[in-house]
Amino acid sequence: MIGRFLGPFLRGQSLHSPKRVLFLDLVLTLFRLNGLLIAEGDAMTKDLGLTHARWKVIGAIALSNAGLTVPGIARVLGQSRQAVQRITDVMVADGILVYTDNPKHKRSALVTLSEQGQDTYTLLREVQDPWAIENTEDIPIEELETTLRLIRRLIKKFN
Amino acid sequence: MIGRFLGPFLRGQSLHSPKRVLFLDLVLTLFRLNGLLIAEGDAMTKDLGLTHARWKVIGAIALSNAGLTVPGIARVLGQSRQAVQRITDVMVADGILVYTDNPKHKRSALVTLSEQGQDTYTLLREVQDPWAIENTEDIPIEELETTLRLIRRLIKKFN
DNA sequence: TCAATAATGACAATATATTGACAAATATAT
DNA sequence: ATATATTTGTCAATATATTGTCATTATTGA
Repeated sequence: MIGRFLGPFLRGQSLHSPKRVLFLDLVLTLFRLNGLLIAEGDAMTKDLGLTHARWKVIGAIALSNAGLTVPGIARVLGQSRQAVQRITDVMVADGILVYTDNPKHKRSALVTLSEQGQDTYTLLREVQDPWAIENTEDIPIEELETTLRLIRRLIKKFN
Repeated sequence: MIGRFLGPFLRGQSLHSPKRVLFLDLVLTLFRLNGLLIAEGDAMTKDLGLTHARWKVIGAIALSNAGLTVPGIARVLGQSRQAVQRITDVMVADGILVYTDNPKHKRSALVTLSEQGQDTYTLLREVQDPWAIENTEDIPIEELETTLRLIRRLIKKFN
């Protein structure tokens, strides 16, 4: 019954395909790491007055070469644009972010760091950099590259 | 100034350590994949009346050998126990889950699938398995293993 | 053993995120 | 060019998650 249902999809692989189990395990494990990373970041930025909703936005902007719009940030973070809009509005009101003219779009502004925002980012880097270095000390660079490549590959599938 | 601050942590690595950049990039990319995976799961289970808060719990229970308590599920999912408690209470009320006696703890019950819950899990598997197989078709098993191992290693650091 | 520490259920307040809808701006295809 | 589809800002309703607190149960260490 199940076998007949799955038939067209299997292409010769069995339900007990080790890749299937590995992949589902990986997904669950990713959920867990996601939560732990958020907790790490929140602990790390507690003194900076940041929450994960905030340092995620700052991080996304900082890592982008070209400017980012609100929906652009949402795509980078895998969130709804409305959620990002909410937090960027608050951060603009708080003076951390600035909406700047977007030559490519009349309504959709580019979100950039204000001077205060850049100061905050500097402080963020001062805790984030040692954290990143510390936690990759014992991990071969090849493994980091393989992992990042795989994650990107999955993202491309789900986009 | 920054250099002096970071000094004790650097252990000979520079701020432009490729591993540092790789890692921070990986973290942001993981956030994105997390969101996309939730969207995938929600689309996949739309007809089953499940939400991501629900199928995550079902998945965590299904993948555990021994039984899981509410805080145990929360740890697996990287969430607060209160968030899991909320959704399991609802799912018990809906007849999908059952709280069963925990020989190891007087108050903290084991969360298990009811008969209806097992039926739901069967339906979940019928969409999840082909999805998992389909999305790993072109990915070498070695890369999946390397990635899972790295993710687990990071989880251990942040636990 | 038993005192100190940690884990758990329960409840409340708050923060964050999703979903749906609509009009305006943009991009695409023909 | 122009009709069609997609993207975007905005607003509202709802779902989900975190944080804090307290009493109770379990675990740990001396």
